[in-house]
Amino acid sequence: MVQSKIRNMEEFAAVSGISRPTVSKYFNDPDSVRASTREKIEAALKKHDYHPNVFAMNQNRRTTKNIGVVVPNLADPFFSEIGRRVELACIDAGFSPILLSSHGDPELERSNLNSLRSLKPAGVLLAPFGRMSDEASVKAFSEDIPLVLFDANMPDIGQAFVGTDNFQSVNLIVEYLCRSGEPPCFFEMKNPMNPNANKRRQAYVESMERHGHEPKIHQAEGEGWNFEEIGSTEGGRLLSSKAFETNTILCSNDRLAIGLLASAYGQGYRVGHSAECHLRIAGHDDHPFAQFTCPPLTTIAQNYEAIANRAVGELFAMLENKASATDRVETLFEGRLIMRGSA
Amino acid sequence: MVQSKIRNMEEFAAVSGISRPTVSKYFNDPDSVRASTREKIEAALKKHDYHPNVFAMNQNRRTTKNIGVVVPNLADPFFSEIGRRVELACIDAGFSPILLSSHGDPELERSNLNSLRSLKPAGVLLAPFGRMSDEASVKAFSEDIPLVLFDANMPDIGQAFVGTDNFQSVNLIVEYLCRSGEPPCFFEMKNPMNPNANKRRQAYVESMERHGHEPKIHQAEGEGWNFEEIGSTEGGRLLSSKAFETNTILCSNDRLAIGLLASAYGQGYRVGHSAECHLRIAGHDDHPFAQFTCPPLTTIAQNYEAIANRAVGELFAMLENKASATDRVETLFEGRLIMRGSA
DNA sequence: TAACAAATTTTACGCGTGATAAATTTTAAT
DNA sequence: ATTAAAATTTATCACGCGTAAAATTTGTTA
Repeated sequence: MVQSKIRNMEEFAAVSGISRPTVSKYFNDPDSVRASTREKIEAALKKHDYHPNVFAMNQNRRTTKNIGVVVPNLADPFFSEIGRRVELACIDAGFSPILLSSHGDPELERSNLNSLRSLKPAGVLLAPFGRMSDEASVKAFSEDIPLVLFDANMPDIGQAFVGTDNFQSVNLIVEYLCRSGEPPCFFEMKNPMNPNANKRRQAYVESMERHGHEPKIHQAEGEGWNFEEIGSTEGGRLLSSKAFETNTILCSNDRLAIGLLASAYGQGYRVGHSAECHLRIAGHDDHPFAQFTCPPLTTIAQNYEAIANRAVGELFAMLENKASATDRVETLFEGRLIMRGSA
Repeated sequence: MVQSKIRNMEEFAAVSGISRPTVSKYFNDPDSVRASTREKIEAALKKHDYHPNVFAMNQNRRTTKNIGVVVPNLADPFFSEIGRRVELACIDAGFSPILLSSHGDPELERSNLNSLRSLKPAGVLLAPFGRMSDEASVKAFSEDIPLVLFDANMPDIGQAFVGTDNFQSVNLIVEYLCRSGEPPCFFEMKNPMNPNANKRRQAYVESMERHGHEPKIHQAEGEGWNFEEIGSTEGGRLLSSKAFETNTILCSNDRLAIGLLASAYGQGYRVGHSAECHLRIAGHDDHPFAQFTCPPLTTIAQNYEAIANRAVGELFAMLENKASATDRVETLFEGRLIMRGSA
C-alpha cells in the first residue's frame, strides 16, 4: 500500500494505466472488462487503496447495488436470524444490504420504505406487518421498486412471496399431538398482528375437524409485541382457571409458548409427554431459545435458510430479466416437526 | 399534494419562491433561515412532495447526518435491544442511524467500519468485540471519525466509553448470594470473546475474598456465540460430575445461565432459593428472556436505556464542540439486582 | 429617517462519477 | 496476413447539490 493519496477515479485510472470510463465500467461490473484489464486494475487497487465515492457513484445511476431489507422487529430473534441470512446472501451476490427494523411500529415501516426510496435500491425484501401495514403505501412502493415479501403475505402486493406453509405445518403438529395423546387446544392472541396467525388458527380448525375432534380455541387479550408476557399472564390465567379442555396446548407461536411454559412451571404443572406429566405444550417457529426452555419445546421448525435464500433468489431473478413481468409467485416451504420434551 | 413532479432543488426553489442556495441551507439546518422563509418553504413542501437527492446532498458535504451503529451480533437480544434504543435516540436528534451487525465475526467488524467510512458519518457508536477486534483498525478509524464505544471497552480507543460497572454489579450479586445461602461458584467461558467477562471474573474473585470465601471458578470449553448451547452441554457435564463445590452458581452472563438452567432441569435438579431446592443459579445482564426461564432467573439488570442514551449523548456533545478535544470519558452505570426465583 | 447588520439572492463554479458517441486499438477467427 | 468483433480511449455532457463571493434586500436601531 503506497502513501500516494488517490483523490478520485481519474487519478486512480492514471496510476492503473487504464482510462477512466473503463475503470468506471469495472467497478460497475468487474466481468464487463477484459481479463488483462481487470488484472491491471486489481493490481493497482492493491497498491493504492482507492474506493469510488459512494455518493457520486449512485447519483447518476438510475438503480444502485443497494438492497433494502425491512423486518417488523429485530428484537424478535426470528427476524434477527432471518435478517442475518438475508444480509449475508445479498453480500455474497455483490450487493449492499441495508437492514431496517420497524421496531414493532407500522408507522416506522412506512417511514423505512420512504427512506429506502431515496436510496434508489435495486430491490427490497420486506417482511410486512400484514394487516397492520399501510397497504396503500406498500403497494405504491412495489410499483416503483422490485419488491419481494417474506414471512407475512399481502395479497397481490410485491412480485413474489416466500414463507412457510402454515396449513402443512400446523396439520403436521396437530396430527402428531393427536396420535400421541389428547387432541390439542389452541392458544393464540385475540388480535394477532400477523396474518400467519390467522392461517394457523384456520389450519388448526381444519386439521382438528379432519381428525374428528372439536377445535378448542383460547384467545389472549393484549396488544403489542410482548408475546412472552402475554403468554405468561393470560395463559397462566387460563391454566389456573382450568379453562383448557384437554391436557395439550398448541400455541400459535413459540414466544407465546415460552410464556405459557414459564407460567405452567410457576403453577407447579409438570410439562412433558411422559406418563407422569400433567400438561403438554407445543409451539410453532423453532425460536432460537425453544431448545433451552424447561422442558425443551416441541415445535415446528421453519426453514429459515430456505426462506431467506429463496426470497433473495426471487429478487435477483427479477432484477436480471426485468422485462419478463411474470406472474406473482408464492413459494411456501414445509415446516419440520421438532420433537422435544414438552409435548 | 400536487401532481407536478419536482425534479430537483432548482425547481422546488422556484415553486416555493425562494432561491436555491437558501433552500439548500434550509435542508441543511431549518433554523438557519429566516422564519418567514422557513414558512414559505414548508408550505411548498406540503404541496409538492420534494425530497433532496441524498447522494447529491452528501457528495460535497465533508460530513453527513449519518450515524453509524455497529454491534457484534444482532442475534443476541442484548444487542438488538440496545441497538434499538440507540437508533431511536439518533432519529430523535435528527440524524440517520445506520445499524450494522458484525454477525459474530471480527472480520466483519472491520469491514463494517470500512463501509461506514465511505458514508462519511458524522460519528459512530461501536460495541466492539474487545480483544477479538482489530485494535489497529479501530484506532485508525477513531482518528478520522468521532467514535464512542459502548458495552465493551478498548483502552484509549474512541473519545468515550459507556458501559456497566462490572465490579459494582458482580459484587452486588455475590453479596446477595452469600447472605442468602452458600457462596457462589463462578461459571464462565474459558475463552470469553468479551472483555466484560474478564472484569466479571476478576470482580467475582475480589468480592469472594472480601467476604472471606475462596473463589471457585469453572470454565467451559467452546468457541463462538452459542452461549446457551455451551452453558447447557459444558455446564451439564459439570453438574452431573458434581464439580461445583457449593449449591450456588453465578454465571458470567444470562445466556450461559439459560443453558445451564435447561441442563439442570433435564437432570432433575430443582433450581431455586426455597428450602426444598437443590441448586441456585444466577446470571448477569437481565436478558429479555431471563424472566421467562423456569424458574425465572435472578440476575443483574444492566441499564440499557441509560447506556444507550449516554452513548448517543456523548457522541452528540462531541459533534457540537469539536474544538474541545477533551479527555476521554468513561461512564459506568450501576447494575440493579433483580431477584427472581432461581437464586 | 438614516444607518447598519443580518439575511437573502445572484452568480458562478466545483464535486466525482455515469453515460454516450465516435475514433482507435486490441483480440480472435479466418 | 486479413478481417470482423470486441474492448478501450477520447471527448464531452449531465447529474443535483454544496459553497463561496458579491450584490441586494430586509429588519432593526439610533
